[in-house]
Amino acid sequence: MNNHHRSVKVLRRGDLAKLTGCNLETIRYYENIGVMPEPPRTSKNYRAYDESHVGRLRFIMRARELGFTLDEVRDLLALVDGGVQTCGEVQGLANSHLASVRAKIDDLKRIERVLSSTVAQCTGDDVPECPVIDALTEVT
Amino acid sequence: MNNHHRSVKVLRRGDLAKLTGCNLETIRYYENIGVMPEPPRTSKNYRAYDESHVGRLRFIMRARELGFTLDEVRDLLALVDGGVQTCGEVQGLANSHLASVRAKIDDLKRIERVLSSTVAQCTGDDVPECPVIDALTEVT
DNA sequence: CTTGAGCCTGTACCAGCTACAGACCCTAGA
DNA sequence: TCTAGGGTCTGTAGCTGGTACAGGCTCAAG
Repeated sequence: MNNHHRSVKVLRRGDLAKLTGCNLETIRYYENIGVMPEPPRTSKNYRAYDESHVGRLRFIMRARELGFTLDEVRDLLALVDGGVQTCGEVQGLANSHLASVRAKIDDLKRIERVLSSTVAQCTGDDVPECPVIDALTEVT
Repeated sequence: MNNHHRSVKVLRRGDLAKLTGCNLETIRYYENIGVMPEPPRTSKNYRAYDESHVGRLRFIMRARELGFTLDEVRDLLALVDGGVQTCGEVQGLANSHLASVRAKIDDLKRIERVLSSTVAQCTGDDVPECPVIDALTEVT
């Protein structure tokens, strides 16, 4: 029992993965592309993480869940790391992301409309005539 | 004027691209992955397309516009090429695709809800406190 | 002392393209 | 006739956001 100083405990990559639910390899990937910092290493070259890395990774994962691209995540982190980020700046990033999310929803809704109205015309029978195929082969 | 027989005219890759609006390189890509057939070649090894290739490529592009993956496109083409496809089979593919489109819409709508309600709480001011950052750093 | 688990690195793979290098080929203009 | 410019050919690399695996260390338990 050599870590009687509570603060000495380090986390290895697998620990970080388990704590956050992140895939093991993804952690290394995030380090490679520069959204996770390079952690200190043990004498045996193992990555030595601490609580701050847990927070960082959770931040990244939440942002990803909200559909932010890794580029956008980088921007958010740059603001946070700068220490002087303002609500206005963050709001700007979030709003432009929101716009692209809405654009994607609109695209998919358009697809959904076309597709569902076409499929609705299908007889579903064992016949070769099919409104879906007709729509795809249309000689407009 | 040696193609007085109207049917002799062939299309080169660039012609096909222009006629369909497809990117030049994408045509070759579609051939490589087997959704476009390998066309005959001229004596100088140029791809020689005809009207049937235009139809095929348009079919693929329409299916892609409707969000079908290239794997799904392959399935659709296999049915069509089989010559004996039935409306029921096509309907099956279209319906399962429709389900995945709807799932994506739901995902994005969930993201949109969270994001817009969070951003709505922003003051947008020059202050460091920001509800978006709070949501991302939450210590739940 | 061995065996298994964990970690390290680099690399390849997925979709769905896009783009570029380095060879050819062909046509129009000077 | 020469040349400049387009087109085409091939293979290959790049993009995003990961995932996975090989081959080599290290470490702890049995």
